[in-house]
Amino acid sequence: MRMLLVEDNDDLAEAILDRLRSEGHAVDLESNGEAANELLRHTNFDLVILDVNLPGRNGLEILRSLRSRNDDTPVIILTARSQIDDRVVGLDAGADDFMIKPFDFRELSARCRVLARRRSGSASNRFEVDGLVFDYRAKRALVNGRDVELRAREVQLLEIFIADLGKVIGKEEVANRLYEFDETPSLNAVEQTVTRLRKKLEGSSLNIKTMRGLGYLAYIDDAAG
Amino acid sequence: MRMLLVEDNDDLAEAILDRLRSEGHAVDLESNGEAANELLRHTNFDLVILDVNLPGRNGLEILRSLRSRNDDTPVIILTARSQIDDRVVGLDAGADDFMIKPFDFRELSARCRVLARRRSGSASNRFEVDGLVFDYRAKRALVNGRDVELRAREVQLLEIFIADLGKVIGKEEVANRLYEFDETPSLNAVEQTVTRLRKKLEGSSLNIKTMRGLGYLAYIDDAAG
DNA sequence: ACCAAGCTGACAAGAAGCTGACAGGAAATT
DNA sequence: AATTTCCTGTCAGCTTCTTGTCAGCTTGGT
Repeated sequence: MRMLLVEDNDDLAEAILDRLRSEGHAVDLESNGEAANELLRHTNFDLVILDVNLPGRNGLEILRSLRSRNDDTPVIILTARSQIDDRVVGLDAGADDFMIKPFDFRELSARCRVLARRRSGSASNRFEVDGLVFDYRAKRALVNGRDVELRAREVQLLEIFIADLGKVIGKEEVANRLYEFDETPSLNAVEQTVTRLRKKLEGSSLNIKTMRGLGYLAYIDDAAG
Repeated sequence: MRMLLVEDNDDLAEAILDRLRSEGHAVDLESNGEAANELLRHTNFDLVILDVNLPGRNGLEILRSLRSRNDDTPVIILTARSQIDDRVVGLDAGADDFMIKPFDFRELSARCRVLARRRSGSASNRFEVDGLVFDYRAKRALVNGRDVELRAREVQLLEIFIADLGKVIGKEEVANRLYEFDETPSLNAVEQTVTRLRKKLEGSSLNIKTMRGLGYLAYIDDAAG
């Protein structure tokens, strides 16, 4: 998942980054509120983690601004204060979830998973179709009952395809969701990863079709299996 | 909203019921785990609030059972214990949210609103007329039920025509919308693409008429189809 | 009938995509 | 810290496919 962390406390930011990146997410960091607001105006993320107290612009303002643009990217709010009023205000401003500092990173991970899942329309912890079971939590795939070892990149890619099943995703967009800002590999890297993932999913009903000039389309092939 | 509250502590249940009902929700109460599980098997709710510690059957089991039936009704878990592990387990069991007793009812309300908001979304992603279905997401066209493979250029062109249905579009303008600045193919390229698209849409009620000297006019031909 | 505008079959350039081999570097192990 | 292993992005060569061009033909308006 491509995420944005907006947090001005360097130590905390560092710790969260480490954690999320180690779980295979592409996470960008922005410490200034105003800058974050601009960034969100021009870039799509799958999830935003937003501190309330920020230099430049208040986190809740950023959130409201986002929602007023009809952007429904999931947002988790972080706050140091534990007043319930603040929580309620945050949730009503359009936050999807809330965490009070200090918090446990495992819980943050879990909440990220929940939001990611909900986004892809599934409430369950696993994605299951004919010939393929994918466990989001364990990041493990069973293809026709066989345990298939997926590399980190392949897991990310599979999650992208599952989240946007039945939708054409441009190669550029895949790259955006796969890589952080400072990484800028060639689009050929995406092709390689697709090739590798395809090989591993061979025999399952999840098909990744190339739409020349448009991108890739993942779909369930009812015929196969 | 139609809600189910599963809670065996009568006092707490009463308080929550009061609160939610006062906000205009239709809330049912069930205090036994086994009974709640059965109820959920046969009845649809918009939201379920589920205590973990229950007589009859554990809340997490109920949740897992629900999810294993591919039921993605939003679920908020209530628990007295505050161990982070429990929260993580709950979220990964498929809960959408989590509240630790004792909690403030205003916050519960806010979280219900968030989940309700989530639910209502999703617009129509297809263009549908007699003899033609075009899926914007998958960029797939069905002409009289038959799957027609459109090339990238044809997809672009079709999207242009659909967007400006019933309006004459100059060939120049089509070219402008089809090509980037540095590409400057002859207008004959547009004609070719129109020809190819026309052939593929043959039999549908979407008609692309040539207006000599003016451009093209796409419209729905009620007679045909 | 004439001429401009448009259509379309054939074709070829080159764009887009695939994949085997490789290497730089990260991560794990000692 | 050194060593090994493993991951993944790059490169290059190759294949496949798309689409713009061309040329000749058709159509329609005056």
